[in-house]
Amino acid sequence: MAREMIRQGGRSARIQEAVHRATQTLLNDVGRAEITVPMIAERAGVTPSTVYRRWGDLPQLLADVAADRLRPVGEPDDTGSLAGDLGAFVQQYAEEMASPVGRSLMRDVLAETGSDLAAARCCAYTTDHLQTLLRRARARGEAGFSIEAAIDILIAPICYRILFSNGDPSPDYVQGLLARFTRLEM
Amino acid sequence: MAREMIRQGGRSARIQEAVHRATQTLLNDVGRAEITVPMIAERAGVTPSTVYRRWGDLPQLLADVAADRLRPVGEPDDTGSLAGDLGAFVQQYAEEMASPVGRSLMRDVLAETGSDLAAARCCAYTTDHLQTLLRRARARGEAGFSIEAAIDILIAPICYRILFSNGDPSPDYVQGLLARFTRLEM
DNA sequence: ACCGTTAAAGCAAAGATATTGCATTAAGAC
DNA sequence: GTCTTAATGCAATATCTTTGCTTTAACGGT
Repeated sequence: MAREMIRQGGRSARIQEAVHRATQTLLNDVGRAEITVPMIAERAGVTPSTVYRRWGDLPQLLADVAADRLRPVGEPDDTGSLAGDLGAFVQQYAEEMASPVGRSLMRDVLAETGSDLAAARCCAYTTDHLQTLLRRARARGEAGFSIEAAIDILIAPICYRILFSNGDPSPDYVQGLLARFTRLEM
Repeated sequence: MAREMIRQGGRSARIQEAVHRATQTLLNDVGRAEITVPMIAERAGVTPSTVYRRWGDLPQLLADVAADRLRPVGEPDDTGSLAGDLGAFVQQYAEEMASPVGRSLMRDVLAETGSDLAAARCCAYTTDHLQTLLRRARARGEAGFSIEAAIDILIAPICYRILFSNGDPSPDYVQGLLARFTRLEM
């Protein structure tokens, strides 16, 4: 066996799981600002050096965990029409991202400095969801839409407002985005 | 004198200046990943505890410095027409933000955890610039535009792509955004 | 099922960073 | 000028991070 290889099963996976769980628990219990690597390591039952070697530092670990938590649990709701699906999905997206937890996850994901690119993972989740909606619409015989345009017109403004201007995107505001998207693309 | 008051002149300002300068120098010299508070303190000629007390921690200091650096140096170029002004401004904005330095500054600004809200400052700079363009357009007798819409349609997608999908917004892509904005708002 | 190889984890010491109480300095008000 | 006190300096302490070495346990081959 000449090449390096990455072990995946067994202990390695158990430890990753334990560290992720410990991090999430602590995020709830003590709050993000107070968390430290030794804390997480202790609760996960590993030594700090293991965490440092696998994740590098706290921000990278938080980014990894946050990206995981932003992974959607299931498919977006099926409301029977593309307009309904999009509205439901985008409103829920806005609500989740604007919540304190959502904001925190977003910031953690973006703080990533390494090359793992937690942010890209999150972006992919969103694209996947939109693709699901598009597939459904086509199956129903409805007209499609451009996923790129949906990200530009619907998703990006929501994220920008949450991240930069620190306000909540109100349901009305999101409704306005949806109206604009409909006007442009459908 | 009963109330607390914040000192602004003299030594306090000198130290803030020195720390900011030291941070920027080090960002250029050794790179963001290697910077530490003691390093900055030494180069600024202050003790680390001063930095910790004033800024809290490294991320907050970096956010403060980054927000400062994102402050525009002057007014946006005047090309003689609103379409030209907007095009020039947005293209330049995209280019600056997509550069390695721009990305880094953006991330630092967003990492802010405290209540100073460096991100909001940056957002305000952008709004100010757009307001300048709007004022000029009106002075010329041109039709105006909605600043909110400009942020949603032009600025937000650029930021989203830089932050999340890690690609450069190409000039063509930005041109597309501008075309969409024109179609919608003008 | 056992053995050899080696990636990954544990351990512990050394190094670096962060925090804090107390002394000192210098802005601002009078 | 003098008083008050916010802000800094200093230094000891606590905490976190890094690193060399040892030990454990996946994985492949037999």
